[in-house]
Amino acid sequence: MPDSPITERPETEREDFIREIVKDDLARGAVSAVVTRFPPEPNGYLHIGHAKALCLNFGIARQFGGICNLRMDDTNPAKEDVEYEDSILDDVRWLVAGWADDCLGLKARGDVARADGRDFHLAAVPPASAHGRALEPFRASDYFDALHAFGVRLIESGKAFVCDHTAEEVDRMRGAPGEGGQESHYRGRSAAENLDLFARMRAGEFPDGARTLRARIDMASPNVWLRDPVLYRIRHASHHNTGDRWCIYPLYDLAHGLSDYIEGVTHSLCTLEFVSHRPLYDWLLEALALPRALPHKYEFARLNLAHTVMSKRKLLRLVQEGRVSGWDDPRMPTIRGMRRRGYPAAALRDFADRIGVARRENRVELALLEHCVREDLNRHALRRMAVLDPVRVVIENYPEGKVEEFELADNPEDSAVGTRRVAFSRELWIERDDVREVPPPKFFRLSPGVEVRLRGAYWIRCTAVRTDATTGEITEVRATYDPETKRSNAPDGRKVKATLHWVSASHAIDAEARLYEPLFTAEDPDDVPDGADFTQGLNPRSLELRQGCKLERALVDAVPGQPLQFERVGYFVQDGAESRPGAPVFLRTVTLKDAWARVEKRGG
RNA sequence: UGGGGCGUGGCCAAGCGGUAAGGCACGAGACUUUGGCUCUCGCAUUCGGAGGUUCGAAUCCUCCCGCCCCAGCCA
Repeated sequence: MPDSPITERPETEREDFIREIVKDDLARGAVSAVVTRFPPEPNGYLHIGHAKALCLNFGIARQFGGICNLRMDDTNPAKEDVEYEDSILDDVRWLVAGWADDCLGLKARGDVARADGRDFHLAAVPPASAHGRALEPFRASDYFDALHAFGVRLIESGKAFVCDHTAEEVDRMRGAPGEGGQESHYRGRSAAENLDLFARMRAGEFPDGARTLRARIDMASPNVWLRDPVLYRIRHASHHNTGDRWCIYPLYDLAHGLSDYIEGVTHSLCTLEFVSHRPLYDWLLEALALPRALPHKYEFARLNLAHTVMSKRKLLRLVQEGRVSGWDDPRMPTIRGMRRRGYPAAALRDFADRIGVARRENRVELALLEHCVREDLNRHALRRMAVLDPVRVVIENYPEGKVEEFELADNPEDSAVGTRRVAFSRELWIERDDVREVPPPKFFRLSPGVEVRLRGAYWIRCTAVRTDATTGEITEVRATYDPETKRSNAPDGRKVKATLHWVSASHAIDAEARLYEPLFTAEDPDDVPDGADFTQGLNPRSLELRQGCKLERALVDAVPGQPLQFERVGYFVQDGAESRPGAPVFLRTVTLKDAWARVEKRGG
């Protein structure tokens, strides 16, 4: 269509500065196949901030036909645990399922970095060529032999030395930003002496903290990470993967860059707080004069989400102090919490895509996340009727004992999904919120004299509202129905301004609903007055329990995890963890947008 | 006061010297058997500030201001 007046712009892939770099590296042949990695430390559960990093790394692998290795960054035996490894792998699989399964880089169970002459290498096993072998995540601890060999090599070339200073001395001698550091008294040791000492460190001759292996770089560097950083420390501790094989463990800077190298990572993406480590990352790689192509590190801004905290330390505190029920509490920003609450993986990916990737500090509004969740759920959730705060309505002219069944669509967005049958009778439950004895302006719902539609059934007109004499609370609504309006409009052309959801009283099932609000009242829970604790910003109303909710019969067949929309109320999931036979529990994933609530708010 | 990073609408975010994309939020309207969904329209004469270069600057230069990160044998 060259003569078309409008030139259709080709669908452009999302662009960010990192993808620009990758694209450029590919174009000029600097790399032939992209390898990224997602390297959580197994000392906590994944959260939405990890999801951003995961989507970036897997998204790039996917977009450029590469692979993204899942790697446990487990170099600190004191803090890590297998319990966390399992949950991380599970969450990663969940996030990637149906999207980037083929890009998930795992290794054959038991494999460690392979020595190849002086080089060490370990590549992902493509799922297709696993040949029935079990696969597992990469682990920095599987490179301990390689890392140790690299340490030895640094000593041999005079680029590392064993230091006997205590932790306090090292701290003091490092100097403050602005003033240079002081060289270790042991900096001048011969390679032979260093080798001997390092071997004895490894052999367990010295207690924890007695000596360290340090890089010999520059104590006068304005970048404190170049002031002879510690590479290895002594820790007589059992590691969840390597057991008691080691009593010296590498530190992040040594382990991370070399793990990247071992796995053949091309683009190593991490968050901004590590930019000052990049010179060290590059220094270590270059100091080793390695035979293969070196990885390159790039940094992006971590995600901050309004009304929640993201640091593992703080999330752990919420769990330990019982402020939430656990890591999978539906109010938690953890992947497990969000999964339990019914957030679809696709929505999380969409969210990650929409927030973008940049180097600017950011704090994303909850509204965007919720928008992504609603957009996905609107297409996939089964429609059901549920009355959360029931009030009885008696249809005076509907025969006692009569029951009709109406067939309602499971999802009006997608007629292929199917239908279900809903019983209708003389006494129904409707939402307390949908009735007012004295209607405020713009209130279209039920009040004396007003006619409304009952979804998928008849029109009813309110004849009276009975209230409790003392509290004034509505106890019962009386109404009449018009048989002519069965599943249709009124033949005489009357209009109705509202449609209400309802549940037949004699057919309803009882359930508990849990309604959630943000965990923290403040947008930035860390922004508390001097010295105060972030927990003081906790939202006392973050969880609301509703017992005695009335649900339509079809919900007895609800499957935990299946997305539901309680019409006019919100999206819900049945909770697999706490539902009991005959006593189901439903969690509110997210509310529906509510135009009336906005009108009400503005008016009052 | 050392080094590094960053400042584009309420929140994200494009923009890479040619005259401010897009999304969310918000507002107005249409449609509607969910006050949902969908659709339409509106929403930065201006890019932290001040100078300068240029025919032309958010983009280049200079100075200034503000915010964030770094002194773990954590990651």
